Amino acid sequence: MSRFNSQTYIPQLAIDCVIFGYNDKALKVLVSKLNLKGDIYSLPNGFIFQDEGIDEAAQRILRERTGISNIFLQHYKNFGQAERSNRVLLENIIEQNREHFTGEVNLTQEEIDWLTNRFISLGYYALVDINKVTPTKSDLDESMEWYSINELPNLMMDHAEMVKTALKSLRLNLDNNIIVLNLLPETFTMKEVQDLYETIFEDKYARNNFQKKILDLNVLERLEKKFTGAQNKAPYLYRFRKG
Amino acid sequence: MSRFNSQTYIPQLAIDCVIFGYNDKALKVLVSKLNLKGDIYSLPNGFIFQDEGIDEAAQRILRERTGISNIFLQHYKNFGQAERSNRVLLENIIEQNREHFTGEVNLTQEEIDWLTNRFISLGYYALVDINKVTPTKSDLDESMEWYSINELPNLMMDHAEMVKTALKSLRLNLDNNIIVLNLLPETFTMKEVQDLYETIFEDKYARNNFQKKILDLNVLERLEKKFTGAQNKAPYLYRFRKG
DNA sequence: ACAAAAGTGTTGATCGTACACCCATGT
DNA sequence: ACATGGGTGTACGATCAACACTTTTGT
Repeated sequence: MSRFNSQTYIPQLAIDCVIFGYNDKALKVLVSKLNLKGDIYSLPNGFIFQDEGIDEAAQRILRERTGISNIFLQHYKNFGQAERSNRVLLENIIEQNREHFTGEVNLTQEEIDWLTNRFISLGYYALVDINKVTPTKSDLDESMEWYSINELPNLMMDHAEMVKTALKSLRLNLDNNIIVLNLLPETFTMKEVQDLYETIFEDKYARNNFQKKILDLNVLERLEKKFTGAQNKAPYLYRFRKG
Repeated sequence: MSRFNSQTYIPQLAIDCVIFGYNDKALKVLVSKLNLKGDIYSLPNGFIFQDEGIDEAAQRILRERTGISNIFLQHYKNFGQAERSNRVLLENIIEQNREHFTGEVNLTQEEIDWLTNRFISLGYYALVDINKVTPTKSDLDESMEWYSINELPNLMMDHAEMVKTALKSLRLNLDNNIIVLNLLPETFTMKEVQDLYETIFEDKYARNNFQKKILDLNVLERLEKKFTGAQNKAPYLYRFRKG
């Protein structure tokens, strides 16, 4: 079965996803280490089937890598400079992995040509509840793991720039939305929301004013208190209001 | 010379441009009428050369159609539903224009196949000083003209939606920027700026507060007065501050 | 009783809007 | 002088940040 060709996929067009998660007061990004010599790290990506919409393709790629559906997803930028190609990178990799490609991975020369062409990439970012995700390798991946955004490995091609740009775009979007709650579990305390904002913006906010601002958005409903065993007043739990 | 093929252009990928201009207190969009039977109207568009960046391609397309360079240009959305294709439209057109295609336009069957494939379109909008533009037809156009945004003809495919979305995106961008001054000539009065804003947002603003708001942005410099011959105080001219 | 952290209230500054007034221009 | 429209200043109200205070929890 030939996987990479223009009958199956739209040629020269890729989707690269910056998948944001959050725990331990750190913003995380899902990154794969390719199943190749040379420590190649990449954002989760894929191609668009000929009979598939671009947003659907992004959702499918995310589903394949995280196991969850209906993910919050946002296109933020296209990456399409003329020089943007895997060719040099992949030619080096192929040199070092010749037996691997023709053996286990089993790529034909046609497929290699297809893959090393110039590509234009549609940049999406996604926000997920990290606890619901099961990071899932493709057969080209050696690993698929969360990395703190401040401790990312060296990413291939322009993927580091993609993470940067996606974060900027996320911050802009947050000014008027509360999409960021997609990063939290079903229920959460106000302090958790605040920690999340402070992590994303790398800033500190006044506790009382922050609470007021968020509650004034009228999107949260207050549930029972959460008794943590700590010797202080028990915080309320909140969740997204449905309708 | 075969024009439309995958050696020259990136296949299945197009750029559609919403080119905004402004005069007579109306927002205008540049639209072409295709040189075909059936009154087909289209946004200016084009394809991306294999050795050309996407933003450069958009600039080139704009230059070809307007005669000016260094245009303010903004990508605002991709259009990539699975069903997005010229096929049905073009097959009808070809039926009605068979002799035209094989004659004057001289498209080969390969080119027709290439053009009727499913396409993903990168949506850009541009802001131009309408006085500097020389609308320029390609050989596929019968005309290339400005239409008031409220009096657009029926546009082909999803081009009407593109105009709508581009306008929304323009409004959002204006909240924090003054890019809209790209629509005005070199020098202008405060009233002209206000008229422009009111046209774009379809709203009215208080004269004095509007002036204060714009001047507080610290991007304009005041020039001499403009004596119009009207029996009232002469307004100042302004222009973008350089540095 | 006390420490720690959550919840609420109050004040002061800042910003946008509404109103009022003055100024220049040509008939 | 006067009508017309441009420019500027002031006052009010809403919004946001800083400070203070009260409440709850477990030791």
